[in-house]
Amino acid sequence: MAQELAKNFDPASIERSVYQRWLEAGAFDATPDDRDDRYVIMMPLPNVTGALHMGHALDNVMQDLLTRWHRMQGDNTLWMPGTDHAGIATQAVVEKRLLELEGKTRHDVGRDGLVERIWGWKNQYQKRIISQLQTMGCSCDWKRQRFTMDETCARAVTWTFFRMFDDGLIYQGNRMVNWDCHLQTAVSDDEIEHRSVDGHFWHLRYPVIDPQPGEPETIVVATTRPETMLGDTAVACHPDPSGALEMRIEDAKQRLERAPDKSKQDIEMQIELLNARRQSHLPLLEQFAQMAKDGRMIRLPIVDREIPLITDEWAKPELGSGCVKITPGHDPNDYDVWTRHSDEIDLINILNPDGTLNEHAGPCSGLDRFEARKEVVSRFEAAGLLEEIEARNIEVGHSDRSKTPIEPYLSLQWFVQMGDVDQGVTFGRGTDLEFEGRGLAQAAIDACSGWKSETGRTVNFHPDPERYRKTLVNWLAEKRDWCISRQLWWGHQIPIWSAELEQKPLIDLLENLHIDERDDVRVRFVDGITSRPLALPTDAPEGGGRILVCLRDPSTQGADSELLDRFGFERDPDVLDTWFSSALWPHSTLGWPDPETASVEAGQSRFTEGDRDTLSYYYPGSCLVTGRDIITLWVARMVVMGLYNLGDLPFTDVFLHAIILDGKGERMSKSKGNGIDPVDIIERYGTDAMRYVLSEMQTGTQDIRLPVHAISPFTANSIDLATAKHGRNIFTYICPESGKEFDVLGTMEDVPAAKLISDRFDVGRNFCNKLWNAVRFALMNLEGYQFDPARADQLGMEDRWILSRLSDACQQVQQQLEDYNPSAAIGIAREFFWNELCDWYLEAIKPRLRDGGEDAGTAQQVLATCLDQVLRLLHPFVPFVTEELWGSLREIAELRGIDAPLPDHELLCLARWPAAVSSWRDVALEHTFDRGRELIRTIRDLRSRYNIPPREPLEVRVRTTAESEINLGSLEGLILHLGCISSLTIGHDVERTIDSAVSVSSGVEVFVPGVIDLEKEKVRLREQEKQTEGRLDGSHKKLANENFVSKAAPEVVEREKALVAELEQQLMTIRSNIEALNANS
RNA sequence: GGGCGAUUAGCUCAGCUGGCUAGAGCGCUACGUUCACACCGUAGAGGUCACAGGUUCAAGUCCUGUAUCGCCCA
Repeated sequence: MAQELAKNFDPASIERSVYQRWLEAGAFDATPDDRDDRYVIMMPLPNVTGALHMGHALDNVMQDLLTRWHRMQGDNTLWMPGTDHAGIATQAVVEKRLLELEGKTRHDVGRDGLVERIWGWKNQYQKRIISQLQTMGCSCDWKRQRFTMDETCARAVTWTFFRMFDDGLIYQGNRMVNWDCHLQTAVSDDEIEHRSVDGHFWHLRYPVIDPQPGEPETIVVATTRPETMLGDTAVACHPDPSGALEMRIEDAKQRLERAPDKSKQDIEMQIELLNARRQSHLPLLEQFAQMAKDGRMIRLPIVDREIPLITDEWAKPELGSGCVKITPGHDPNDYDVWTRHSDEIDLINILNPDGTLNEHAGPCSGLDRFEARKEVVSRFEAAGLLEEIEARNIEVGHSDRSKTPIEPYLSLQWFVQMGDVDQGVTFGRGTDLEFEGRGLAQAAIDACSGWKSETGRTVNFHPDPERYRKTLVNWLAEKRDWCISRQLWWGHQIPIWSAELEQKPLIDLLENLHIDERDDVRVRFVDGITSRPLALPTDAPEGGGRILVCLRDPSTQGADSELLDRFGFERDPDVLDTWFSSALWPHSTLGWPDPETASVEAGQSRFTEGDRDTLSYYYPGSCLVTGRDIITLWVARMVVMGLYNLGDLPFTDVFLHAIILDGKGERMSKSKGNGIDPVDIIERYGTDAMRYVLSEMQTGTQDIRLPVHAISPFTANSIDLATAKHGRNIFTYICPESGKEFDVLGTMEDVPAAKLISDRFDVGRNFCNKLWNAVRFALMNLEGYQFDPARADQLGMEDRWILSRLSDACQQVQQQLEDYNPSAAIGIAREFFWNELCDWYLEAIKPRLRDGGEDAGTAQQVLATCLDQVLRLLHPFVPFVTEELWGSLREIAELRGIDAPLPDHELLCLARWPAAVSSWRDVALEHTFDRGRELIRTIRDLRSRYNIPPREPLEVRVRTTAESEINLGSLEGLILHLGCISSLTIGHDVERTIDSAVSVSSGVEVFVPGVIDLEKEKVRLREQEKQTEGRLDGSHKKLANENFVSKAAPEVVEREKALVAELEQQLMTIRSNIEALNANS
C-alpha cells in the first residue's frame, strides 16, 4: 500500500524534492528534434539590480503556466531564462553602495575597478534571482540560461551594431539629450518621470543696445531656469504678432463651437483675453518685430554679451511680454530655433557634465546649477533688472534612476535611425526571408497591422488586441530616433574607434586594414552630420578628417584594435543602451549570428545537435509575456531587431498581464517599501498557493490589488500597511500593539525588519490542502483496486454525471487558456474539482466504497480517473502539489481510465494534457442530476429552517410530474444517502399530509411530515407567493407588449412564455399549499 | 494639454457580440467535528451595477455628459 499522506498539506516538505526530481529527469531541457509543434517563450529577462518582487512573480508564473501547458500538449517547448545587466540601474546601485560603504566615487576606483565590483554584484543577484525563479517552480531550460553580457550575447550585440553601422542606420550626432547630472549620463525619454513641483517663473529684463527714440530700453523675458540665461544667444519675438494673434482667436472660436457647455465659458474668457491683448500689447509687439528686422542687439547682463533680437515663430505673442530668451544649448525648443537661425546666432554650452557651470558662465562658472540660479537672480535684483517673481507649478523631468532633475544637454551621442530611409532598409539580410522595407519603425508598425512575414507570422496582443496594438503603433508612429549611447562603464562598449586623420595616414590605415577585403571592419568618413563609407584606400578624401572605424567583434580582433591604437585612434568610451542588447534577446540567446561558433559555458547545452541548431529550430518563437507598461520598450524593439537581423518576428503573441498594486492602489515596487518578496509568501503559504492566487487574479485588463500586511517582528501579528502609522520615515511603521517601530525595506540597521505578506493567499493554501485531502481520501479507498475496462458498461448515474462534467471542464479550461484567461481557466478547474467532484461525487460514492464489491470497483475506477485528470488539469497552475500527489496516485492505481488506460508518464509535468472526451458528455443526464441536487438542497434547507439535526433520518414525500418522477427515481439511492432520508416517496400523485413542512420549486413539491410550525410555514409561503407574483407580473407585461413580441428574437419570446407557464404553475402550487395550511389552522 | 482605461455585495474581482430573478471567492450569520479535509461541511443574509441623460421592445452591457481614481504621452 502507498504511504498514507499527512492530514494537512505541508508545501515546504515536498517542494524542494519535487523540483529536484524535475531537474534530474531533465524535464525542462529543450532539444531540437523531429517535432513540428514547438513552443518558445523568451523570459523578459529580469535585471540584476535587485531581487524579484510580486510583479516578477506574476510575470513568471504566467510564463510557466503557458510553458507547462504546452509541454503537456506535446510541443517541443523551450522557456529560455536569463538576466539583464541593466546598465544604468545596476551601475547606479553599485555606485551608491560604494559611496555609502567606502566613501568612494567611481572615479576613485576607475573603470576596471568599478566594472569588477558590478560583476560581483551581478553574480550575487543573478544567483538570488535564479533561486527565486526556481522556488516559484519555473520550468525553464536552465542549461540554456544566458546573461546579456555573456560572450554569446555580446557577440550578437557587436554584430548587430556593425551591420547597422554598415547600413548607415547608426549615426553620431550632436543632440539635445536628457542629461542626468548625478549619474553623468544621457538617459532616454523612457527613463524620465515628469513631476509637478512648486517652482517660479522669473521675469528678467534685458537692456536693448542703442534703442532708437520711442523704442523700449529693455525687453522682458521669463524663465523657470534663470541660470540658463548665461547661455542665451538671442531673444526672439514673433515676426507677425498681429497675424499670430488673429490665428489664435480664430482657433479659439472654432474650438468654442465644438466645445461642451462646461468648457465654453473658459474658451470665451480666452478669446476675451486675446482681444484685450491685441489692444494692450500689439503695438509693442509690432515694434519688437520691427526692431528685430532693424538688427537691434541686446546686452546680456552678467556675462555682458551682445546677442541679437531675432524673429521666430517659437515666440508666443499671447504669452508674457511676447519675447522669449533663446538658449540653444539647454532647451530643446530653443535648439530648434537655433537650427533655423544657425547663421545668425551662436550655440553655447554652459554646463559641465556634473551639473556645475563651465567657463562660459562668466562669474558663475564653477557654481552648481542650483547655486548659479540663486546667484543669477540676486544679481538681476541688485541691478534692478528683476521685473517679477511669479510662483508657479511647473513640470520638471526627473531621472528615474537618480531621482534628480534632468537637464537638457547638448552632447555627441549615437543614434539608431528609426524613421524611413531614402534608400530603404534590408531586413533579414542573407537569410531566405530577406525583404526590403522603408524603415525600422515602419516595419514594426506593419508587423502588428496586418503585414505577414514570409512564414505567415504577425503580432497579436492579448487579451485586448486592438487597444494595445494602438498603444504600440502610436508610439512607433513618431519614428523618433533611438539614442543608444550611455555615458556609463557597465555595459556593451560601443565598438567604434575614432580619430582625426590627414589623407596620407588615412590611406595607410586603409591599406593596412586591407579594407577592401574585409567583412569585419568598416570605416566611415564623417561629413558634416552625415558620414559615408570608405571601402577602398582611394576613397580617402583629400583633406582627411574625422574617421570612424567599427569592428564587428572586438573581442577577437585584437590585431585590428592594436593597429588602430598605433594610428592614434581611441575607442568610444560609451556603452550601449541596455535595451539594445535586450532587443536581441530572442535570437542572441539561440546562438545568432552563428550557432556553430557560439560559445557555450561549462555544463550548458550546445547550440547545435546533429544537423539541427537551436536558432533555426526555436526561432521564431511563440509568445512574449509582459506587463503593458513595457510595450514600447520591449515589444517594439524586439520586433524591430528580429526583423532586421532575421527577417522574422520574435513572437506572434504578446500576453499582457496585470500590474500588481498594493492595498492603496499604488504600483508595487520594492523601492517604495510596498513590495512583497515572493519567497516570503512561499514560505508562509507555499508556492502552489501563491501561484493559484496569482493565476486567479489574472483576469482581463484589471490590475491586481494586493493589500500588503507586515508581520510584526515584535508580536508576529499581521499589520495592514494601508492603515498603519508610519515611523520616522516612509519605510518604517509603528506596530500598534507594542508601539515599537519596524522597517519594511530591510535596510535600516537599527530598526527590526518585518516580512511583508498578504492574506489574499489564504485561498490558495486552502485549495491545495483540499486537493491534498481529496487524493488522501482516494488513497484510503483505492486499496486493492484493479483497472477493468469492462466496468465502462456498469457506470452508475453519478459516475456518468461526473465524467460528463469532467469532459466539459477539460474543454472549457482549454478554451480559456487559449484565450489567455488564466483566472477563468482555474475557476473552471476549481469548480469542477471542489464543487462537483468533492462536494457531490465523493459524497455520493462513499456508501458504494463502504459496501465493497464490484460496484465499489467501478466507483474506484471513476474516482481514480477523475483525480488523474484533475491533477493533469491543475498541474500548470499548481505544479508541486499535483506532481507529488501524482506519484501517490500512480502508486495505488497503476492504470487509470474508463474503457482503456489513459496514457501515463512517471512525471506529471511530462504527462499528456487531458483532452475532453466528447462521448462522456451527457447534457440530459446533467440536467436530471441537477434536479436531484436541487431536491437534496431543498431538504437540507428544510432541516436548517426547522432545526432538524443533519443526521436525523427524515421521511420525505415528493410530488412531481410523471417525467420527473422517473428521472428523480433514478437518483433515489443518491437522494436517500445525501439527504439522510429514511424513506422517500416520489410520485405525481403523492399527497401532502396535514402536518408537513413544504417547499415548492419548479415542478417539485417536497413534503416533510411531522415537523411543522404552521405560522412559520405560512409566512414563508406568503413571501414566496409575493415574489413569484412579482416576477410573473413582469413577464406578463413583457409579453403584453406588442413591440417585444414582434421585435425580440423568437427564442427570447419563447423562453419568456415558458417562464410564464412555469411561474403560473408554481404560483398555483404555492397558493394551494397556503390554502391547505389555512384550512388546518 | 492629448490618448487609453477603471468605477458591480463589507473586501478582491467575473459578467464575451444588449435578453439577468446580476455571479464567484473571502468576510459575515446559524448549524455541524467517529467514518479525506475546521486550511472542512451544510444552509442563509448581503447589490436603485458611481451619477445624469439618451438609443432600444429590452441597458450592468451601447451612446453622450458629470464626478472620482489610475496609467501612458507631451
